[in-house]
Amino acid sequence: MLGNPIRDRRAERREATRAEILDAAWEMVRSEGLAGLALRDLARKVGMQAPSLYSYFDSKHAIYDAMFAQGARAYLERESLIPTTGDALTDLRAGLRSFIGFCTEDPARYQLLFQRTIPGFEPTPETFAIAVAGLERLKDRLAGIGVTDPRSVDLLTAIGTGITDQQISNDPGGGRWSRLVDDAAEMFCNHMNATPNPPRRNRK
Amino acid sequence: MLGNPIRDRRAERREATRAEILDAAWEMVRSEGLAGLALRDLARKVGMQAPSLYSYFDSKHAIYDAMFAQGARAYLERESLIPTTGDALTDLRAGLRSFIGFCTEDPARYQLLFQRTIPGFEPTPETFAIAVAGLERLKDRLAGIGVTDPRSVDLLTAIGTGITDQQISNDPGGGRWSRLVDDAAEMFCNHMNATPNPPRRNRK
DNA sequence: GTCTATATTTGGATAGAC
DNA sequence: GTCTATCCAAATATAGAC
Repeated sequence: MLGNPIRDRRAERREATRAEILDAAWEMVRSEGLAGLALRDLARKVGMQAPSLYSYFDSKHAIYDAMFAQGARAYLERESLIPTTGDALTDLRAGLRSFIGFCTEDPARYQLLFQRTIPGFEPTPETFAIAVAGLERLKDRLAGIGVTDPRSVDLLTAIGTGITDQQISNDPGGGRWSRLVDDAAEMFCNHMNATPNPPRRNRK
Repeated sequence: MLGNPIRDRRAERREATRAEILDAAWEMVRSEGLAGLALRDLARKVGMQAPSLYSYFDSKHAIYDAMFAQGARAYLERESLIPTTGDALTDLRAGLRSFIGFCTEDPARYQLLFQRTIPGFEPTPETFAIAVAGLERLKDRLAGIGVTDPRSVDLLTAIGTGITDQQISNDPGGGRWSRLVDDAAEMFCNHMNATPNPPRRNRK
């Protein structure tokens, strides 16, 4: 396989420029906050005038959408890199650690993917599907460890986002909450073992 | 005590108008989102033109600040209403329930108080002190139950905000996560009992 | 204290020449 | 595809009359 004899160089260049714009946009939201993304400044950053951006994206929301897709793909990839051993505690730890690491290493991305903070923005269905696939994979992984009760899944996601949230908003760049990851995994694991799968009512 | 013989009716009226403005502002942020507060609309809502607001507040941030103060006072009050029995599990449940209820019953207030989402806004020191007092009271209450290890306190706040966050952003108005409150309290309580106070290193 | 009028800024988006 | 020029809208804030 030698590649197509005729490459669409124009499309390639266009794609490269789109990527460059998105990279610059990520830089901006990381330093200015998600809402602080201004097309003028973004254009300047890649050596253009603002209207030129419209050759590459239909609107500002289209840029957010493309960023969302990149973020969701990154999550999907990260999720599939999590090692599994079959031991519940070990795997829970690894999973939580991965999730919290992914979120705290780029708070702007976390905000874009997991919180609803941009006024009129919602990802397109195609883009959102990527995120759904990521959560699906998470659920599968949990099921492999024996976490099948939806309530337990919900509790675990709450723990993950809770640590993440506190870390980001009260100790940005630090590790005060991230460090609790192993404790949290252990706590959740014990809880799981104490309350077997089909959730019983009236347990005291 | 018959009250001051000379009341400052002018100051009273002014204070009443300020309160009216703040009430209207709360209504707006609840329906439009925190960032959606527009002075024009706010003024209309209380039967004024926008510039007239400046007779009552120096700036938009001053309005946010006053709202923050109200929210923090409400939290403080709520915190002191939490019944304590001395039984750790019972009291943890009540506390978590109260916190999550407080947050989910008014997501805009939660966003204002506990997340940093308004671009340039930070509460003034005097206002922030109210919030600090609330958290101080929370810490005292936990200490009364035996939760003194700072890591445990952090873990517990993470659980509380995690449930809150998931509830607000993924099931607004519902109870999918709020309902996990008792489970969470039990889980945390067991964890606490399993790991006595001075946190041991190298526990497996 | 409230109004009208206006300044100022900012940002997204479009038209049309080149 | 990129630019200049421009439009339009929204929003905070100020000046000054009444």
